[in-house]
Amino acid sequence: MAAAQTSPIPEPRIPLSKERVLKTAVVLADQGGIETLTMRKLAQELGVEAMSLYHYVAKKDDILDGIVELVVREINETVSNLNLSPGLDDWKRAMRARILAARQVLLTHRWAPDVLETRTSGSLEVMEYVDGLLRIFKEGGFSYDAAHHAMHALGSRAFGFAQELFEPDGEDDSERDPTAGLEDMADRFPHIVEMLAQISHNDPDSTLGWCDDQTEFEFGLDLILDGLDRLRGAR
Amino acid sequence: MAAAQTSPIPEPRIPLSKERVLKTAVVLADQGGIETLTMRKLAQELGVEAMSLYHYVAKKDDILDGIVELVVREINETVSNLNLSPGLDDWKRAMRARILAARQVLLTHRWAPDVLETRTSGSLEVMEYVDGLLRIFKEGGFSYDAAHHAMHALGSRAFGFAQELFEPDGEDDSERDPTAGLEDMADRFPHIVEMLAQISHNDPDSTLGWCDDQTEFEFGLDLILDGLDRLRGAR
DNA sequence: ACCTGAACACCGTTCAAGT
DNA sequence: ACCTGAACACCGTTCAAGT
Repeated sequence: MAAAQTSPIPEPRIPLSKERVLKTAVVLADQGGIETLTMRKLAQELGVEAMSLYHYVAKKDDILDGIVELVVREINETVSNLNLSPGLDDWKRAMRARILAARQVLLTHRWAPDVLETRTSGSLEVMEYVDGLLRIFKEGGFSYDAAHHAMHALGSRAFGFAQELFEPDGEDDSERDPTAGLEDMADRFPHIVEMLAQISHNDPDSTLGWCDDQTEFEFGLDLILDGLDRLRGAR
Repeated sequence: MAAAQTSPIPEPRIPLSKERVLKTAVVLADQGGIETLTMRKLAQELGVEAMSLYHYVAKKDDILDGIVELVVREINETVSNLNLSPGLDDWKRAMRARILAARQVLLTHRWAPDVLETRTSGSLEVMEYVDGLLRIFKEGGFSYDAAHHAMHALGSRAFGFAQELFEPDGEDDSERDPTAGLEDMADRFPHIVEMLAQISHNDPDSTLGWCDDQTEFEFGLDLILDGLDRLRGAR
């Protein structure tokens, strides 16, 4: 028993490393959201004191950079398996497939869009992803100048997400009538009330629970891609 | 002198009010960015202790809600002066003018887009703005169903801003060569390097310093509006 | 080289107390 | 009714110290 104290069950003391820190951070953010990712909680999850983390990272911002990098790497690995060789005429299909694949990855890391938006610097993984998009544009017949405008037009949609104006309700839809309390507002917001009355936001599969749903995302994406395709032809 | 102590120079003790708190918060955010807006700093600016604020506001989040509301009200006042009566055929011009006017207001409150995105609830001012957009769509010949899709496609662009993938450099452009250090990356990111080489990001008026510049914003906006106009015709 | 404990300078917020 | 002081429960981070 005393011996057990000095050479006990190995106590799987995996050494800390930047990679282990970052991967744990991703798991934590996936589980509890990015706001629950604190240096103290992260350290605790790793069985260590908060200050130990500063041996692998200079500041918390480095961790945010790092976890975004991990996610974008995951995106890059995913899209590299798509094996698309875009010809002149199906650049749109290739672009669409790439962006929707990126979106699927982001849907497993719901904090990622918000954090990605706060990272000003283009990391290596981000550059690699963008380079792949540019390749599709170029092989699709776009000039680099046109491709540049196109990237701006896509904005965050290039990564598979779009900022919505309203959140997707959050609470149980079952409990809430979308038109509740709007009768009294009918004179102030007649068009909103009328729109809600007509469509009632009732697509049965509109419960992705993220900031936009798949159908609307694809609608906006196709609108932009079609527009770009038309510009390409005009040149 | 002793009298001056008991009934001194009026000491313009403007009473606190929710409106004064919010307006001061906007000024503070305009000056130092949203991250410098703390309850303690805001109270200090008002010549009061931090805890006094909780008589006008239940939590800091209410302040964020409130200052967004003030900004969107400013937008609504601005666009209501546009005096557009969109006909069937220039709905696009009306929409464009409205959105670009909103953008001008947001450019004076650079923190606003980020905060706006975090507000999940559609406030009254936001609803009023959206209702105005829906009116333009409707009078332009869109069904409410089409207008609903259109709003999703616009996303944050409806308010005049778009999330960019990279920040606009930040530092002095004069000190930085956009192609610096990219020669060694030419094999890893050939398309990015080539694109930068060709366009060098050198539009002389691309220094708006916000998350996107005016030309690119309008390009993306027109792309979407043109696409929507085409859909409208197809219906 | 790697990890820690105590401390600092901040947060938002609660609570009981002052006028 | 309005404002305050002290305190609490958190942050990220510095620093000197342990092994």
